[in-house]
Amino acid sequence: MEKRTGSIELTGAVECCPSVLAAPLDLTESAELAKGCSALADPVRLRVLSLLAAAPAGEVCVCDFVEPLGKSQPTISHHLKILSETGLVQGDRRGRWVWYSINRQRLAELRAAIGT
Amino acid sequence: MEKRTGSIELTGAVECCPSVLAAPLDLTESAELAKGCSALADPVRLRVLSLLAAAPAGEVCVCDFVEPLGKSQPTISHHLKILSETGLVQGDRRGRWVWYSINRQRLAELRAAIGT
DNA sequence: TCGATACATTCACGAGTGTCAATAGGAGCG
DNA sequence: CGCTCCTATTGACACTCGTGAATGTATCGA
Repeated sequence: MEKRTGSIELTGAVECCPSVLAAPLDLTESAELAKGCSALADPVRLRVLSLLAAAPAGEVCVCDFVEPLGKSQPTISHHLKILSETGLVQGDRRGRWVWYSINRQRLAELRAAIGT
Repeated sequence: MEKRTGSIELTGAVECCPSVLAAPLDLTESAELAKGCSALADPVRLRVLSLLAAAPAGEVCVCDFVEPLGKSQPTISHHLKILSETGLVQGDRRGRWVWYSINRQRLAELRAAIGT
């Protein structure tokens, strides 16, 4: 069958990050974006983000996730680590507690990569 | 099997989908959104979407995915089914071929749910 | 009707993921 | 120091997921 040789003209602004809708993603781009989406592909992690976004001070202590989410403390730590490694949240240790906050810019980057 | 429901007719632009940043997600909302993100959490599926978005006619035949993606035909069908069940793509059979197209509105809904 | 083509489904396997009990690491307090 | 509290890590388990060979289904041409 014929191969499509048509090149896509996107003589527009150069995006900061590759978008699904902009041009065909190569192996590296798709793998990276998939990793970002994987971080969002879990109910617990999504609720963690929404709790962080709704927190008055913009941050939530780890122990304050356990009861609302109904998961064990190690499980919460596990999810926070994944979100942290993806850059979606960051933790700040203050004494015995660790306060996590959301990284809205990183979230916006992911959102832009999906559609822009 | 069609999953697009629209069972609840919402007159007006009432909150089409809950956003992570709007209010704390409940169990149902987070599970549903996580499912949507899971559909995007794979390099092959992301490349399928980007190929569809870049296609001149807006649609791509199944057989035309196999070579550019470097995956077997059953694997491509598998991913297309997942994308289809999530409403992100739709297939149209014409003779022996099935042409898939992207559902940009569904993708926009997912994007909006991630960040408003 | 028969064979060829295009796509979907089944099946099995290896890899990855979410979960929690147990444990380790760190920080404050007596 | 010894103790307690909070968080992170480890280990083990069940479960899901991506993959392709083999097979089934559907359509078209001869």
